[in-house]
Amino acid sequence: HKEEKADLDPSNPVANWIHARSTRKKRCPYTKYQTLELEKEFLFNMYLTRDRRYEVARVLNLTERQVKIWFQNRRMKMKKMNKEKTDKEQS
Amino acid sequence: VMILRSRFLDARRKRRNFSKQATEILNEYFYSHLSNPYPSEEAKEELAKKCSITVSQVSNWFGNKRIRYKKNIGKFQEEANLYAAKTAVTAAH
DNA sequence: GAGCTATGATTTACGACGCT
DNA sequence: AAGCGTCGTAAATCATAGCT
Repeated sequence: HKEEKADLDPSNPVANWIHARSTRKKRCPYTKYQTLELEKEFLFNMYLTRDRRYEVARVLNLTERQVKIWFQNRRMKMKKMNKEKTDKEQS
Repeated sequence: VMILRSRFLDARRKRRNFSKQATEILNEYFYSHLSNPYPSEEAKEELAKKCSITVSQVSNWFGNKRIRYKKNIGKFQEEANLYAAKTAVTAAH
């Protein structure tokens, strides 16, 4: 029943904002080589098969989860770039 | 050639700071919604229009602002007071 | 102009929620 | 009903703008 004073302090607006979970892995930038290989794979196919994901992860020394998420993020990036391009095509 | 290529690809990182008026508008929204500074998609579009920037840029601005404000509230105290006073004046006509 | 910080953009990593 | 999809975001990092 003991309340967390910091989270209830009305003078601290940050208290109500979304918090990252403490278990979150720290972001670690990928090497030039890793990124280049991932981009090559993405050029070949935007969506990974399970086998492909396993291979890419093994070769680049990343986890399958990291590769999966990289592709998800990469697709979002492509979507954003396409949107910017089509938005520009108005006059 | 590689250098020129990489420079071309990094050219999207060329930027200019937003205009003073745009920053004013964004800060006004941020500090008047300090308990929940997450504009909806519609609000972002309106802000983008008023600031003459893109919706993505509005999202970037709020993302940066939230994390930097949270990281050092003290540093932004003066700014917060300024905009609080400004919106108080606006509300009082 | 070098060094510094402010600032806008991009990159990892996830939670929430959807679809199959 | 597990598993991968998108969407919005946090947090770290990058690259440069623009002061001092």
